[in-house]
Amino acid sequence: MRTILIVEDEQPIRKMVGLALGRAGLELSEAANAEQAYAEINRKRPELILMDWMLPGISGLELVRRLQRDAITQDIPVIMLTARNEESDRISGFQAGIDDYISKPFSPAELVARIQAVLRRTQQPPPVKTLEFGALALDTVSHRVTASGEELEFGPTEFRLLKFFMQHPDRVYSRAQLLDNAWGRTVYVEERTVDVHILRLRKTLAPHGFEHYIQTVRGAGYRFSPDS
Amino acid sequence: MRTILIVEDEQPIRKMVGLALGRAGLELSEAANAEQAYAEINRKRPELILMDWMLPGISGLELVRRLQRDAITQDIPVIMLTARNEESDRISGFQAGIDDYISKPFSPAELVARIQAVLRRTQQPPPVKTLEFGALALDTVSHRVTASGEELEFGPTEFRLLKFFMQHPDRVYSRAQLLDNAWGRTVYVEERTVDVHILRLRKTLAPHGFEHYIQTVRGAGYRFSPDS
DNA sequence: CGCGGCTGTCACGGAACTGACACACTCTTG
DNA sequence: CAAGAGTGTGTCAGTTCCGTGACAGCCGCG
Repeated sequence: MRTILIVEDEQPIRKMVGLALGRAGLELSEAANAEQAYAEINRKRPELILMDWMLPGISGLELVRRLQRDAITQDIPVIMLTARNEESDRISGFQAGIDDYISKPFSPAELVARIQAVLRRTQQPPPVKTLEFGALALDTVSHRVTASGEELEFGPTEFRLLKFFMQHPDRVYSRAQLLDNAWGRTVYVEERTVDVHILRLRKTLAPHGFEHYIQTVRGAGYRFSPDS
Repeated sequence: MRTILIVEDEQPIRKMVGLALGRAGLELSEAANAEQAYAEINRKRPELILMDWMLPGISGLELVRRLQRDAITQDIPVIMLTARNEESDRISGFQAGIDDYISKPFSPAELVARIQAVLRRTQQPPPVKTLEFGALALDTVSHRVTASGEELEFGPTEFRLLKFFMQHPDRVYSRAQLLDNAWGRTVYVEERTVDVHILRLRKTLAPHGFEHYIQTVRGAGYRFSPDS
């Protein structure tokens, strides 16, 4: 069954949403704050998150930004729930990468319709999401990396690492940050392991002239930058 | 022309709705009670039903429940018309499976907008009858798969799996997604079962040179892609 | 009731991937 | 230039992941 996570501090709203989703054949997972949200995400792997704008502690918007930074969670679509209808809020929400936006109060039907619309859009025939830098292209949908059309082979970890780099070009990341984002924050592995995977990436990229795309910043970490 | 059925005992309202729909290029079919509603459904096969809450005899809500039980009518979307805005009514309506809800009085423009919104999200694009990739062709109507004219034999599950793949080429699907889409969300089977069916698909496809059409993406799932 | 097709599960073995380590090399600092 | 910190690289064992054959349950059919 498809699981939807709601992050919302008001229990009555969670209950109402639970009823509406149940009728549509969707399971609801509930969290009242950011900490519970992380726990539920790990436990249930929800396919979509309903995020309240106002939360005690870390705000919903800030939580969305953090989820977007993490490779494990960034592919989960988010619908924002908000009491206010201010244009400025909408904009910062969309900038943070949310997929839709519902202002309270909303009807159960609207909620379900929007959820299903977002699910359709994000998992069935979504626009091909391709990251391109020069002749190097990474397609997140087909899990393919091509150099001038020729396919390059990567292992799962290398793929996640390269994907993360291509999503955040021109920025230096420490080994710890790369572990957080391409490995997930749960596991502990040696920081030097990152070096090894960087090496493997470079090895595969080198024959196609992308050798210098991943640069070492001594004492700081690594940077993906096709322009230097 | 698209036909909308209104089930409503007050003639003036039917007339007003008929005018509004006419301007929007929609045909109106009218029924004043449950019996007439069944007759009109059989005669006109409406694409959507506007159902008044209060009807003489069988109530609108009860009628919706009965329509939902019947395989012929359960796919027709329903919009409820109701005089009062009571939350309890809304909930039992949504539980019965209605798609939207309009409280009287409503403006013709709102009515048309909601009808079109419901039609948009319930009406799927006409399904493609034959899926073809090179010499491999799958006919969804006759349930046949041919390779250069020669027929290939598949079991029901394998057929659904192959059909899903051919409907969504060049995309990686996890075992869970494949189970959702080719098995349905209700049953629980082991994820590894997918592997076995992939194997069986490949076995049947291999003698005709389509061996590589289904690719393993380690750590992610499988991909149907005739081009690599 | 026996038969054959279809399906889901399991166990086994092999292949691919990963993380760790050792050592070589480079750069910085004083 | 020497020392030490930081990084590149080859290698390898453990682990995970996947392909595959075997098999038992189910169901429709004669």
